Amino acid sequence: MSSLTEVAREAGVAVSTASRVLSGSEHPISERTRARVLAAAERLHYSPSALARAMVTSHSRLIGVLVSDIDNPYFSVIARGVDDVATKAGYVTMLSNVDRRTTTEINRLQAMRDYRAAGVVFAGSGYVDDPQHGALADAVRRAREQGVRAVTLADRDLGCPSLTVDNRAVAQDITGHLIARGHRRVVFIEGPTGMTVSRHRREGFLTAMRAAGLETNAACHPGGFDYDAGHAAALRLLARRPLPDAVLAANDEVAVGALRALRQAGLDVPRDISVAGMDDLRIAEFTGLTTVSLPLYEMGSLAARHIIDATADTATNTVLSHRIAARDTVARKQGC
Amino acid sequence: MSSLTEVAREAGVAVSTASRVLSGSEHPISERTRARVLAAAERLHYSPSALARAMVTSHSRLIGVLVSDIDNPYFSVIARGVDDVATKAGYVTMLSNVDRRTTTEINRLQAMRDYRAAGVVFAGSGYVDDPQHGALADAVRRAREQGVRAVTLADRDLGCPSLTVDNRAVAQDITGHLIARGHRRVVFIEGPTGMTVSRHRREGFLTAMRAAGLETNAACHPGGFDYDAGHAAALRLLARRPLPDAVLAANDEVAVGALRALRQAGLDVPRDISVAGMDDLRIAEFTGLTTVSLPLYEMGSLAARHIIDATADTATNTVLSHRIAARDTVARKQGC
DNA sequence: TTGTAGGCGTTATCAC
DNA sequence: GTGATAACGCCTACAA
Repeated sequence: MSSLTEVAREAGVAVSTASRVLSGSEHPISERTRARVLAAAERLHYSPSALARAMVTSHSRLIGVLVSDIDNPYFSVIARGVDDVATKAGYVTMLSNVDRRTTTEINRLQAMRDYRAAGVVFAGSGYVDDPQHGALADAVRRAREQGVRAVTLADRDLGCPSLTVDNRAVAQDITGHLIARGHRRVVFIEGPTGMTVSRHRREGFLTAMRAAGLETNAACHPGGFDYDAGHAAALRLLARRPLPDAVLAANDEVAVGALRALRQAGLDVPRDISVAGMDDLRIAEFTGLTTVSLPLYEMGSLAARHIIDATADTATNTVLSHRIAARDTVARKQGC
Repeated sequence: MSSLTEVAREAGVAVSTASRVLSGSEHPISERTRARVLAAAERLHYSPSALARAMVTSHSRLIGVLVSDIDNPYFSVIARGVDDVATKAGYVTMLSNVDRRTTTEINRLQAMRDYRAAGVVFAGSGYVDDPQHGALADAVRRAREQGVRAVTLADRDLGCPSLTVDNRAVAQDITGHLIARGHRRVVFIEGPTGMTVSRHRREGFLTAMRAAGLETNAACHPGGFDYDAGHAAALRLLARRPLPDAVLAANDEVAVGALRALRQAGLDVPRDISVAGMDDLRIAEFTGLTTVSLPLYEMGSLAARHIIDATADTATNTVLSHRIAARDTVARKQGC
């Protein structure tokens, strides 16, 4: 309620003076006036309007993050990474769920641009041949022209810096891990159709299989990114003989769904069959799932840092490294 | 970059006219002028400054949510609930993690107040005898005096409306569920010491036990709210004989930790021992955990709705209902 | 139906 | 050291 003007009046000084002490300016101020202003502000429960401040300085200290669904642990770690550095730097995080819809993504980006966000982090993956991709890229370009920095955490060609992992390599490495442990009939439960990340992980899987001279016919099975998809896919797998040696799932949640279906069917994982995932979310730890650890928290925090430390905003593409997290769901076959 | 002024100039009209068409005002405007303004705005990639708009209308359309940790599924569902109604109403969600620190909570509330948030949702629980409680309550009072609506989703006496579940009843009901199924030696793995919610759940557990005339000496065991706490507590339980009939954990994650420790020790859950949790997060579904379902999403969405539909802001305390989610980790003993 | 002008709460630029 | 004052971008009487 109370503005700088009132604080100034209460302290018996000019607004400019009050502003100087309250905004922590370098300008020299006598100790006496400073104390007086501080006291007045305290007395009036003064809360500086970040809105007004943002307008005049053209620095909103707002940072946006666009996630598919914050209730998905993959994204909540990223959001946590963003918010930690944002808060430390005196920024506030704006969050929006876009449910993997590009048009929603455009709308929310627009909303954040209206608030003059210092930058926006695109956490989600894109789609192959997305008809809306051009519109999004345009929106990003315009936002950037206006001073909104953008960072994407997935391979999606938005014309802005990216901070990603190499999902092909991720899948290839974990597949190699399986193969190195003697598994030959390895099947892959794919991610949602059309998503770039699904495509990449599938390619990585196939590359590793072929490199090992393994059969890939009928090795890929439709799935999704959630528990039910993994459960259902495993059930379908169970209906056919021979059973594969190992199941690689498109992500951890799918792997856990498959794991449960397999175990409910009376199989011993990993003795009878091995299971692996990708992402390394907490659920993987809980279940002892062998998976690939991704630097999700770092992706979030680095993205925020890029936005805040307004260094060169050239469209650099940084690829972060991953590592296998070997746990209990993958067996080592005899002689391997 | 381009302001209303420029759009007006480009369209050859006055700013007020441009404002009227662009802000969707009721004011009558000729179709011709409207089209012209719209075209100009489009051409200039105009993005209305939500900051300026907020200043003059004193409606920021910003809604804040304070969570302990967004990477904790309990809070991410709540945040999802808040954001869904916020977005639908044309608001933007601000998020802050406070790591259960009251002073941080005060700081973040302050930050949101600086941005003139329409309201702030306090998602986390408080502490018993928290020395900072008074300071927080004061901060909330001042924020409210300034027009920031506040809603708490836990029992914490902040002088603002609350939207809670009855955690005593939650624990009492699930304990009753265990007892009704013939379990007599039931132990409770407590939540973090000092948290109000831990205290309430413990009380509910004890009430149910005593009501059934069951022994409660040494029935409560220190724990926490995470997987490791549950795992460790179960290990300690395992070291003593006789083993309890059932283990009730302070929340789902603890239950899952205990579940795993028990199974790793070779016990069959629920044949040898039963396990139950509280919250009903997705992990409970995945593991088939018997637990208590809480309306977390609703708490978030209702809180947001309360803030947005600026109806009477009286400090009403609404208690939402919970229900037992019986799944696979609780056995029914002979004759029950 | 359109235009003019005042003000929202700050910071920044100049004087004093 | 301190104080006027002009922006920032927008909405909203009020006037025409």
